[in-house]
Amino acid sequence: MASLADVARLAGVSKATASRALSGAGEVSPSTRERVVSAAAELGFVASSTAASLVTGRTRNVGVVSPFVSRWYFSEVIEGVEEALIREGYDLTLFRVQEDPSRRQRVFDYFLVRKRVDAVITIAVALSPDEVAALRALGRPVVGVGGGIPGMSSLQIDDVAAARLATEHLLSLGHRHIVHLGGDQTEQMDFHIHSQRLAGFRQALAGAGIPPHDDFLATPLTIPGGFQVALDLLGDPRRRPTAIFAASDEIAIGAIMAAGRLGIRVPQELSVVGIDDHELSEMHGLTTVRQVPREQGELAVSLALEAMSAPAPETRDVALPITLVVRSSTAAPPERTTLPRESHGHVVRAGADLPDRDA
Amino acid sequence: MASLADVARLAGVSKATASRALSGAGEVSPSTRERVVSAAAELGFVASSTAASLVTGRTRNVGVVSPFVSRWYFSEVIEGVEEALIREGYDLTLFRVQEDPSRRQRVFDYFLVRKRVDAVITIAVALSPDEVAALRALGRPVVGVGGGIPGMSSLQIDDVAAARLATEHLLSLGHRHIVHLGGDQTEQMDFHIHSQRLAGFRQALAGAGIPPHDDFLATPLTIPGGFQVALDLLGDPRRRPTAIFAASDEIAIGAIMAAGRLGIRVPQELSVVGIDDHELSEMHGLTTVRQVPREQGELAVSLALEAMSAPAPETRDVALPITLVVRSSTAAPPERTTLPRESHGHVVRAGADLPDRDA
DNA sequence: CGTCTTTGCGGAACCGGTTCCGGCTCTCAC
DNA sequence: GTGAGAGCCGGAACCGGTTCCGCAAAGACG
Repeated sequence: MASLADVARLAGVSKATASRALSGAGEVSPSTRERVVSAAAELGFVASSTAASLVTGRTRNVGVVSPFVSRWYFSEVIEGVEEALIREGYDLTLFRVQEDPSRRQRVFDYFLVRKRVDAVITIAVALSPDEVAALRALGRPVVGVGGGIPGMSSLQIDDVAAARLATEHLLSLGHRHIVHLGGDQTEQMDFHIHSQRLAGFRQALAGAGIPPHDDFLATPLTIPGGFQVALDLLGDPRRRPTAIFAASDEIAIGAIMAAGRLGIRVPQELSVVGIDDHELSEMHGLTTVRQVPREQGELAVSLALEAMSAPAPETRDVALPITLVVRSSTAAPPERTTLPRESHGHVVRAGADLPDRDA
Repeated sequence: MASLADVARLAGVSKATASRALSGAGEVSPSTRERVVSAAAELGFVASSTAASLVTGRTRNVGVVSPFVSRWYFSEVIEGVEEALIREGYDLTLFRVQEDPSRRQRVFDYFLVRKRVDAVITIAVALSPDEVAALRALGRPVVGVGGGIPGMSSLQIDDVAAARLATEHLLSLGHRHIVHLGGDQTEQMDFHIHSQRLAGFRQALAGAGIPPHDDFLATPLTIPGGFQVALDLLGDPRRRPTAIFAASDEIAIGAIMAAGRLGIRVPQELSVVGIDDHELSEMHGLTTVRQVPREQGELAVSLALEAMSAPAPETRDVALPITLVVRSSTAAPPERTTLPRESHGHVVRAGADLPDRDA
């Protein structure tokens, strides 16, 4: 393994000059730079980042803290972060934190502290006060995507607004009996997301003059989770709503599949709307509120890098844009249930028996 | 930030003794060890891994090279690797390699080389000879999961056997017209996987005396990919097989959804079998050949760590167990198509019009 | 032509640990 | 009583870069 000293010797200069020539910092004449560069190439020299980090204090490495890597939102953010980091010449060290408290503590008290990271990006992770304190104690930029950390930069959609947007879409179609399938504290994520989406949902209902009722079911944020809960809900005709607002597309897709299993037609008999614009949503024709986690990841890197070079530590809270994407999973409710209290009996609107949406 | 020198001073010993006391290596009397340890605790001392790496040459960090992080197989392996690594006190640095050749080169020539990793784990990634050479040049253990690297340790299922197992299941049910939906070179993965699964499929057909025919369709390894290709295939009654063998569960699930969209009943009119046991497979009732990528990741870490401490570099090739999981997506073919060449016309077996499998 | 400034470069300190080597003390055996 | 050996510890070199400081040569200017 060639070291800088070897390069310097071959080029006939000092280590100091060789370092300057290769890093581009400091004054070096073009001719000697050329000599050093070709010497480095000849020896296959690659600077030891370890040695560089030791003296500069910068590691060119950022830590990513996420509760999952396999779920859509998280893996998309991670891919975006990775993309942006490698472009900037940074490495990405992945820390998965789960419920297990001893493992969590290891991550926060041990791994992150070892001066190995220049910044930390957290992905929708619920942090205890101790963990927040540990993160602050690092003295490095921290940016939270999809769920912020008190007093640090964050980057997220307005979850209240997103939920309201989705719900208002259903309301504008005429739905009055809507159930929200969302996450709760048992999920290994920042629970603010769940409570804010629920709050937005209820705000929209209240705005439409719909009195509060039994309208929320805690649901695992996965397709099978949504499937199971929806199967239960939809299987009972008395509880069955005309529309479901799911807190994530995964839940929504599960609900669509449950409807299919039960022979309930979407959107004729049931409308479903989600949040995310998951990669499977288009195939399922799911109406949803789009966010682009991959871009969130890239943006998080920009924020982190910016904070690293900023003189004074300043935090920023960026609200990401959202858009409603209307597909074929939402439509006006069937007439018989539009005004359930008037009991139209089994009046079925003509033409409601159209072939499936693939037609 | 407290340094080792601060700890030593507080404990009234030399740096050398402090280091020995904290690392546990070397002779230190119990009483001084106690003094050093409590001094370290008092100062909140955490050893700089950067400094330690510089002198020892070990980083306690392993690199993971993967073409994707969002796809099921890959993210599961990554989670398994992360789990095992953190348990052993190692960090995980993630490198995503994609098609973009310049980015790939950066990863191999620059990032991995900077003496930052003690070992490398690659996940089903297709490597060029140059890239393999770069990896060998690291002089560190490399283990390939789901697709090996010539001359390095590997860890994978027997893809030929898995494909044969799946195909033979269909054959044993009486299927004679089976199409394979699989990946090809355009996928950003080790193409050996694709060609071996195809080979296993064809071996099984040949073993059953079925002459080679037009039986393979290149398919993106995703649910929407399988959906699209299957929609094409199944939409044409003359091409429609009685069974599909998909190279991955994602493709298989897409095919099941395509069948649903076309009103083709599974398994009565179409059997589908995949490989993986994806997290959605149970919900879809998919018959599949199970592999457990999370365990593969953990095992890869064991292999890598073992190779690191081994005196002589030795490579091992571990074949992982597979099991056929029979669910409700496979059944005997409908009679009318069992012997298509005899042209039974539109003979439909009585009772073939059963309600859906949810019944 | 002398002085002042700029440019280019080398020496050396330094980052924060680990580890080799050697010295001191104490014990034990002969 | 003395020599050997073990246990414990300190000094110092070292890993491989970066950067401060200062010197020398070259160019700018009156």
